[in-house]
Amino acid sequence: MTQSRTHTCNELRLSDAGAQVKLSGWMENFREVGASLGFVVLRDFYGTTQIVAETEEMVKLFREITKESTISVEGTVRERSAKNANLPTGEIEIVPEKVEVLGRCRFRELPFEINHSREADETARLRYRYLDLRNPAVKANMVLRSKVIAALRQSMTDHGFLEITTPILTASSPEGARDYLVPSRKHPGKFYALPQAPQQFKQLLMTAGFDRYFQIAPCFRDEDARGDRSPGEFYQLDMEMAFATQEDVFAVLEDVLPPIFAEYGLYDRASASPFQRIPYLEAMERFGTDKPDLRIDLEVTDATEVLSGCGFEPFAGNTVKAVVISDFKESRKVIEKTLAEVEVVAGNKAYWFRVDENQEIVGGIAKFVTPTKEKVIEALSLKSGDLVVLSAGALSAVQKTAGVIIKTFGPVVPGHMDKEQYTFCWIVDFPMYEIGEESGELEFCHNPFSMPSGGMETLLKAERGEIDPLQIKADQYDLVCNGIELSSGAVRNHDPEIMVKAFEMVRLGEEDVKAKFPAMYHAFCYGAPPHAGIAPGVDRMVMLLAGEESIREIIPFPMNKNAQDVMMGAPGPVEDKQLKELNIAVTKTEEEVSG
RNA sequence: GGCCCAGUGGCGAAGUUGGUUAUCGCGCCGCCCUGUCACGGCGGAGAUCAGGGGUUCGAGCCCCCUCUGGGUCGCCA
Repeated sequence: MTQSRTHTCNELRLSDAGAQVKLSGWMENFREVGASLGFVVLRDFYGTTQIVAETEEMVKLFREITKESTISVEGTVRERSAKNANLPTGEIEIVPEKVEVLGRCRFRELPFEINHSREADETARLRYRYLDLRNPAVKANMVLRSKVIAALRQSMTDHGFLEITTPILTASSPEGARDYLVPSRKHPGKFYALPQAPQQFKQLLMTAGFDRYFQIAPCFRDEDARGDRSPGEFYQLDMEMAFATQEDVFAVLEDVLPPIFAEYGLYDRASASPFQRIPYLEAMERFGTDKPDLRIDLEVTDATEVLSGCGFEPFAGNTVKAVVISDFKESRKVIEKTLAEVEVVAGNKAYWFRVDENQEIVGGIAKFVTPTKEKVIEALSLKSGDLVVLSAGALSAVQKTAGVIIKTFGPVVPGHMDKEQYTFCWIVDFPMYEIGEESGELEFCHNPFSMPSGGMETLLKAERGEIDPLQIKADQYDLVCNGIELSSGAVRNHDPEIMVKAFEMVRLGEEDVKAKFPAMYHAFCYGAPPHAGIAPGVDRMVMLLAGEESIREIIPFPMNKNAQDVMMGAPGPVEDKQLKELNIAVTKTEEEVSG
């Protein structure tokens, strides 16, 4: 037989019994049952098939082959005398006639066991990622990722969007994250930058007359990693629409995402269109965060009036927020443990008391609350069985802590979280400006590309002192799913005059706009359409769908937390010759100098 | 950069108030086993207990420093 295989390892069934076949794959295991009986598990991308060795010679032959070598087996399909209902191919086995080793595994012991690689040391997994990926459970996430990306691409195309690629080598952008820079050989002292996002290109495409653009876009940001944030590079489903409003963008994603989440996700329920729209300030007030997990039914109640003067020292003169958790039946130990978690994550103390079956305030800070019991019960609408968790301090810190309380207690207390679903919401009406923490002056809150709500009129009112600049909203929105921020988007500011005015609010002007965004500013002077867009993170979506806690589980070749590829050795040293060509001074490390 | 957690044969873990030869499972090697499928049985090899310093009669365990990894805050228009 000259073919390398006639079937995959997940293909043969009882009906194939008697057929002459050739299979190729990795020798996963050899179970030796006697001097002349043994069973090989042959694995390929598709599944596994059992090979039976029933002569002394055959047993000896397989015994010599190291596990994880690739082999091909020619033989006859036969019905098993002992079937395995757990395997799709469990009714048959192959009686081999010819066995060939295709790629010998040179090691008797592997860095980890393939089928248990997820339990192994992560550095070892990343260093031997090609072995880690042999694990069907690891591989499954890559298959999922591929399917989700294909589905997104198909759906966007079906919605009339055109996929257009934009440059990877481009100019450094002055705002936002740290850029990855690439030196230029032909222009000494000058640098390309890898795009943090195709933001400006997609807006230029709108100006050029493309109506609906999208791209599975690689984005590069030199910022520190998180569990849900890969260092260095990630992918966005980047999209932009001409002559579009906020609602037009919402309508597209409300149509594209839920079916894909329901089909490919861990849970088969996903929010239907329209998603809840929650103004930013309301989200902060009700959920203590701008990325609420709507699967949790807990909300924040203000308790400043009834509790700031209760005599409990940390409350004195501070804002106090309460999260009331009804039907709380867990032990005090659970409260203390969960509270400790809250304090670690929020970096802020949290306090508690509960209402017992006799409507008495007990536990935690009860003795400070009891004197004004009736007032507190009324203000917080308390009833028997309620646990009240509190935070105190300055407004923003208190809100944040309350948000962490909701997120931490929600999954722990039975009955307050309907976990198995995807809940989407839009956070809208973000403030356009804020007072910078360092500067103490007015600054852009998010990005300067967004259209101020109400356009020029609003900015002029602020300029005339008729409204507080901090009250100005931007036509900007976040898409949140299960407490994870999937994306920011906005109706863009396509008007050069409004752009300049928006910059003047933060003490900048036309020259700054031109300097920072020369192409966009000039392009908009040639007739730009109003446009809006968004860019949901592909990696985060796949993470949600796979139910993974770490973003590295859904990236084929991830870097570690320190932005290193331990398999390829990146970043790595380069030849002096390369540096000279790039007009970069050759410097020696201390080690090289002293050594 | 701050804070928290972890590092013990190839892999995953245990290791008591500090006390003799560091324990268990997987894997590896050898022998046995004719229907296994997490095969089983018997035996064996394999460890500078991350590194350095200190306390002590004695350190895997206590203290200090360093390194590595993970989480988190900062950061991420």
